[in-house]
Amino acid sequence: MARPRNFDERQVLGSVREQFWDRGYTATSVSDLMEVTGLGKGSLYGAFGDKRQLFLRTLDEYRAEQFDAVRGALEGPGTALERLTGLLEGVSDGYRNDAQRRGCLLANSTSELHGQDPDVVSRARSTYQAVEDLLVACVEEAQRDGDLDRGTEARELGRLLLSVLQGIEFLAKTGMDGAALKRIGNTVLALLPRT
Amino acid sequence: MARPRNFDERQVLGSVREQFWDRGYTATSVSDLMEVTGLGKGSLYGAFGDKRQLFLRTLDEYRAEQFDAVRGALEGPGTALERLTGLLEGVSDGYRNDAQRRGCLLANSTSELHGQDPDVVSRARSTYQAVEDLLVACVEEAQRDGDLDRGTEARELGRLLLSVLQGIEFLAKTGMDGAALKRIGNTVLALLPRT
DNA sequence: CCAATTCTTGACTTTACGGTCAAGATTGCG
DNA sequence: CGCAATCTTGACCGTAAAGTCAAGAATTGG
Repeated sequence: MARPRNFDERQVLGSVREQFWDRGYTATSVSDLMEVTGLGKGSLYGAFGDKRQLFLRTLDEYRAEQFDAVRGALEGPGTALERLTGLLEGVSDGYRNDAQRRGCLLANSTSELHGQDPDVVSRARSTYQAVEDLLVACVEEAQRDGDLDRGTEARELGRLLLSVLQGIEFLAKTGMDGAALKRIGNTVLALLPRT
Repeated sequence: MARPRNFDERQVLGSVREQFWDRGYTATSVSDLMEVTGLGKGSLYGAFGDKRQLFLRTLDEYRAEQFDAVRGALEGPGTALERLTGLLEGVSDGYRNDAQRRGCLLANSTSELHGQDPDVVSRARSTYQAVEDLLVACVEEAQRDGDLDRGTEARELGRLLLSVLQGIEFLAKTGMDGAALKRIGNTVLALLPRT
């Protein structure tokens, strides 16, 4: 018994995400968000709160999706080593094939806001910690499989892989050649200590 | 035969750099720059042009300094492998020991502006390309020294090291534990293929 | 059909932004 | 000294920012 909403929330959040992804948080104005969603100011504020709340919601959905994608890749079929290979290739393919080279929304947001918004930093920290843990678990499994040597701690290898993933993400934004980006992933994988 | 400037240009540029480093480009206002430099608006515009010009100048000085520091580390005394080790340690120490975890000004600027300012991207690209080339040259030297195996292309190893450096820079901004950051550098070094 | 409830619209307020400029201050040179 | 040249100061301008809110529109239950 009330007027129903005139928009699809998921669709609106999708447009908002694209806008923040393209421009970053600070450079995105509420007018931009109105334009891109087709919503009036009052609807936007009424449904999602202010600009920062909307941004954080967008960011939370994004990082949840990204985390799920990583988990899917690392807990999927195939041997642990194959899954690590698949993840590295998938991630670098994603970044290098994006014509705009926008990188990762969470990484961009962290770089932009780490000095101003502790809530963004804590979200970044917990997300990357979780990804690290997935990587470590997969390395451990590859070690148990006898594909990787146990001489180097799984934790250290997992962190190195995380670091390389983030390095690739960044270098993609600098416009590094796509083939070179891909080979970076191949190179770490080739250097992982085999049995 | 004219009124002399009332400020030290280098000092002003230093304050401006700190401000852009703390807040980023968009979130820094001209008022912030006035406050932090002590200059009036007219002086700022008269001496350095508009906000963007001032930013680009700041950025150019920064990346020149950073490049020189890398070159110094990679062309200094010691064996090539020792110099690579020193660079990795120096960089990760720099990032992890910064209480504010501000990361690298050039990397922050690239992440913030890559979708909006091609001039920033091209500056980033050329700087990282130059650093990559230094790394590759040092790897080649270590291979000639017989410290590193020739089985993996120096170019690939150099790019991997660049990627790890940028990964460490980023993870420092996420608040990753300092000891963990340091070990990432140690781990890549340990995995480089020895003879 | 009416009432209660929620949503939409867009005008409005306040503040801050980047940038310009005229007026006055400070210098060296002649 | 006084004039030309440069620098400083701060008022000013137009624009755009984030956020509020009152008035009207759409819906369902009674």
